[in-house]
Amino acid sequence: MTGIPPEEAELLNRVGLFFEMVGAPRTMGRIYGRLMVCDPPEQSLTELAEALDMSKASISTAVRPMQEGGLVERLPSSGRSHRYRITPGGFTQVLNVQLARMRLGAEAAEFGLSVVGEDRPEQRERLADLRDFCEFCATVVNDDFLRQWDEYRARKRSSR
Amino acid sequence: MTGIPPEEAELLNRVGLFFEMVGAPRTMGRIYGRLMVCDPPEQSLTELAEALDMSKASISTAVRPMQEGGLVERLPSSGRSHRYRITPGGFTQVLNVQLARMRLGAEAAEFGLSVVGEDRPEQRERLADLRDFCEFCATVVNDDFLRQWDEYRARKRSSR
DNA sequence: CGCTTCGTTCAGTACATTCTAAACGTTGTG
DNA sequence: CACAACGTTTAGAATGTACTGAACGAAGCG
Repeated sequence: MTGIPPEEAELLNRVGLFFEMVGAPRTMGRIYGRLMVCDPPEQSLTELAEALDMSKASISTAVRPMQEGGLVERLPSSGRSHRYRITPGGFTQVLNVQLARMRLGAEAAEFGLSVVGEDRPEQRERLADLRDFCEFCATVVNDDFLRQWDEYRARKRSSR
Repeated sequence: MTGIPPEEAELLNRVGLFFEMVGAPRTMGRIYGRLMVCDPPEQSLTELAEALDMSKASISTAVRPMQEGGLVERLPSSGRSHRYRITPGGFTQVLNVQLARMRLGAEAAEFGLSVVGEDRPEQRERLADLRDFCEFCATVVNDDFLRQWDEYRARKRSSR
């Protein structure tokens, strides 16, 4: 803890809570929060560990999924230290992860339809409803939603 | 466990896993799976507990959030037993809950913007990005997405 | 009015997750 | 070539969550 002002501490905790609410570890949120406000925007693992007053192990294990998920990116660096920074507009990757989970629901419902006989239309109706919803999320969102987000973002950015 | 066939057991486990992946307890998924395929579609707490081979306590505690979230509904019943069934098309409620979480992210970013001075445009850029994304999810989705889902669902249902 | 049935609540337990500390491998550096 | 710095991995501890069993309150039924 190298003198993080209390306002930044609150920001980190808020982003951490947000990450927790969407199913990610709190540490990821704290890292992401730190990377949003730090200067310079690129930070090494030990810098993050020191700033967040956490062990390097926690940072190391938390950063890898974030990198694989496209939330942060590792910059080519000369020395032995890794430099991480936020991937601009990397939230879209988060959406993709969330939507991939929807396929599980679609598959479950599909399995149910393969098991429940044709002579039980009510049950099939409910299963089909679940399948349709999950498919809708996984496909339509992937097509339309991400495009709308890009437009929305571009509009916002141009008005700043 | 009153003779649930293995196919239904697998269905319950699949739906349970799906619920887990989106942040809900597995028990909720098992209950939802059971309510999709059971006959009659209305079930009491003790019936569910017996069918799922779980304690009534688990069912009781799991059902209340589902009811409050609009995923299942309680029917008016004459006797002392509560009758639960799936709310037709109740998934939209799930979306609303997920989107409510996005407001946390928007608020966190907004707080960050109120703290980071105007003299740090890079940091403000990153914070604004998070805010815009969360707001986009919370608003645009609520407007367009739910409408599209209704249309998608109606189309699917008419083609069955 | 006892008795039974149904659902709820509470205390305790089992489980999974997340963090830390310490040991390790690797890579620059004097 | 010894040393130091950085990141990774593993084992262990702490925390939080989910489930069960038992006690309880309420509501029909004899």
